[in-house]
Amino acid sequence: MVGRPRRSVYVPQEIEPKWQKIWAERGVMKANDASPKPKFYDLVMYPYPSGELHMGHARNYVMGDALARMKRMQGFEVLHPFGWDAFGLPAENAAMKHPGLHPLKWTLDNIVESKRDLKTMGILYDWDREVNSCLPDYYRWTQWLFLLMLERGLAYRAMAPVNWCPVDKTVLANEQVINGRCWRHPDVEVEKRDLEQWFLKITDYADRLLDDLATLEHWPQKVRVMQTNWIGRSTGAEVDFAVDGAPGESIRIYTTRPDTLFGATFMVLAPEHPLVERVTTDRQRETVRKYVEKARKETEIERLSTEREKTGVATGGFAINPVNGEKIPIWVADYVLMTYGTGAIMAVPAHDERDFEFARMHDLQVREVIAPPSGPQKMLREAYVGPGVMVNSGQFDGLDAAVAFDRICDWLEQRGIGKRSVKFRLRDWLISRQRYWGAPIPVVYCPNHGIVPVPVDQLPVELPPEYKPLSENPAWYETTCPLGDGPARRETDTLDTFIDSSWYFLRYASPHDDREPFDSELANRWMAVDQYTGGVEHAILHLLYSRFFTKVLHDAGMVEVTEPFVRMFNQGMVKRFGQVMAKSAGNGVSIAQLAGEQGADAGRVYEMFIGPPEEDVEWNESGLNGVVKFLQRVWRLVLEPESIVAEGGASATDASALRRKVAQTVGRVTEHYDELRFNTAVAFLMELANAMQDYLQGGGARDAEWESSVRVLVKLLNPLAPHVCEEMWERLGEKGLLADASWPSFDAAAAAEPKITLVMQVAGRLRDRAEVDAGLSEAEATAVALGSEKVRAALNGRGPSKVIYVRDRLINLVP
RNA sequence: GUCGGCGUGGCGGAAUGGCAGACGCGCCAGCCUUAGGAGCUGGUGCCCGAAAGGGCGUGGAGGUUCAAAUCCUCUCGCCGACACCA
Repeated sequence: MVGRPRRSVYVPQEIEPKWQKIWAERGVMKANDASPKPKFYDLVMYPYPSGELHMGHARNYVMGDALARMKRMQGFEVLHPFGWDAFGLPAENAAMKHPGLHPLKWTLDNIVESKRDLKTMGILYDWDREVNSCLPDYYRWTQWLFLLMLERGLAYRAMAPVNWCPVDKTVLANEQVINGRCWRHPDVEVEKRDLEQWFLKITDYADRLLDDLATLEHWPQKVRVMQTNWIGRSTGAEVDFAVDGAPGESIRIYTTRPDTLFGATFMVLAPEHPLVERVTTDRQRETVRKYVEKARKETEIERLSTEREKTGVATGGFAINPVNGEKIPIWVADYVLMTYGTGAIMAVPAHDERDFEFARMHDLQVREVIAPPSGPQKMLREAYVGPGVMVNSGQFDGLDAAVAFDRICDWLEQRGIGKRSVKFRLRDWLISRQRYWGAPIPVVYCPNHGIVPVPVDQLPVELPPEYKPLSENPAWYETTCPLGDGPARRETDTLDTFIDSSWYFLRYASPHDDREPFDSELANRWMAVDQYTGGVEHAILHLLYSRFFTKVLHDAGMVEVTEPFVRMFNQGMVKRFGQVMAKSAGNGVSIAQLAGEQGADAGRVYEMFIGPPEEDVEWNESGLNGVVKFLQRVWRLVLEPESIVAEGGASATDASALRRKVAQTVGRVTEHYDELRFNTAVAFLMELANAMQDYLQGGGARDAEWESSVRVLVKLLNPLAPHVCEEMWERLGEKGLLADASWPSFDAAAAAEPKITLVMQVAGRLRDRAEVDAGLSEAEATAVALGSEKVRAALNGRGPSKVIYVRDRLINLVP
């Protein structure tokens, strides 16, 4: 095919800055609070401002942008905001490394760079709504929300053994400790320290946080399972065991298996349990004291290792099993945790793996009380935890264990020695951090009035300008009590940065409100977030905390929704040379360089085409070149169709076939964009471009229908490659921005195929195919199949005894 | 250890009960030529065959079904989460 001289060439470096400027000038992604259109809140997780961005960062932003652009074209009023999770340690680390560099300057400089790169990628946000969690006009309201928690009895101060990261020199929430190590330093073990700290009572909301997970049907199953396990609700009973020889003294235990009460052959207290001292006999005192001391010294890692053999010592004391009056020995062992349940257990070695192991090791009695369906066992080789029938259990013998569970609970409750109980693995959220670069906790300590909240009209409690620990800055922390004139001391701890991010999605509704954290009416207009996109690393921390905050704010009457995020999506990471793209790994593809070479549009389309959105993907240069070629081909089809000359040959020129292909592509691409399945959406667009090229090469006319097809192609590609599409739109002579054009509507009738390929099978094996009219009846299809020589040969004279016909797909003849 | 996900050509992947390998990369052959990292045409899972055609094929083994990459059971491998929570 001879190409005519090309009048125009696709030069992304020229058109991309041009359109970025125009979109900004015309405020394309500005959300109108008063719009009558249906709203669509499209949110990506606001990031820590790390400076220059690379294509590893870009993936979820492109997804969010593509969805926002399509939703706008579909007639939604789209809220697509952005902001910065700007408090945190990297800024302090940078400041420590470069004396004189203030965390604020470092942060603001990084924001400038990140923002520039986002714009280079053609990603549009309503920048008028930008939030920055480290600025006083934002953290003022973070502090206000802390005071709300305090007022509602959800914030409290307590002495507790807390997780201390020796590198960051601050405490950590339970959620920030992974395998006994700091979430930011996988090789640094967390230490236990006893400190007085602020907590939020997230456990008050444990039931609702768990129950409402069931309503989040558009969340990844994986995240829901992780949150369910993290909350960890269990149902059982608390039972009091009297201490032998100590009238009035009793040990309260928690068990999820009250049905095994008759099988309790010993008890175990956590080393920190307050009754350890009192039940220990003089003979055992020294042994127990040494054991408890050793347990205290051990790190979390050592204590929590399941590999380790179970250690423990006898106290010499005995307890009375309330169901049968038996005397059972009391042990101390560190496999029982003081922080869960009551810090004490009844041990039922026959039906609990851990108790079984411990009993084996210390030669303790094992008594079977649940017989498996196969009948009572002679010798237990391992704990039996399955269902069964009660044995050795007095009046409960013969009952199904599941029934006995309830009977025994009733029995305990009637006698006042026990009660049903629900426990959670979830602990309260420790929010104090011993850092500078965070929102100061807005309370003062007054010798006369104790803990005094800073009055809301005195917020924000601003950070002092000097970068040094708040606890070493008396000029800052020395203040006067708001309730009197006496001297008082400010709290010098700051709030966990996860507090900042637990409400930012509400701030976007009214980001400049200076009377309250957010305007309830506007928040109700925009909430809930219709699509929330971000990394799976926040599956527990950020998402659980945000759900908690939303419920508290709902209870306070500030917002209607009880769940913040309707649909959640976790995008996969971008790798290169086998490693996740990261500044530290030095394998990032620079956005500036990409835009200067292949163009931002090519980068956007490629990153969507590269693989399934939820999977990790490997960046690959030749794949990127394939996308560049695709964009050039579209350019030529749209703007230079006369350069594609008919060759005759095999290609079909059927205009109705092209019409159907266009209609089908509208349907498929729209659906796949909606489901964020961008990789397949790109494939469909490529198919359409191929079909359009075949049409021209086959001598198809460039008539009105062709012109309309071209415009559909440009519209469908626009969310992914907005610059080049906008340019083509203009060169096609269209008025107005493509960004504001309407999305093509799906015409099912136009997409319907009049002819289909009927697949003919004999006994489930493919034997022949035929082009037939769509909508054949079973009888007609059977006739077609029996008319096939190949089918008849396969049947070999055995008439079909059974016919399975799937309309417009296949017919299967079974001999 | 428990729970969850994944396993498909040379490569990225598509198909969620109905033609396995869409789309792209790569590769092979050819065309054109302004000689390019350009464009165009055709081919490209494996095996037998000159071809027509046939057989095999979605980590492995079994099962359900007229029909299985897809559902079920077992198993191997990789990845992720949780990990003494009574």
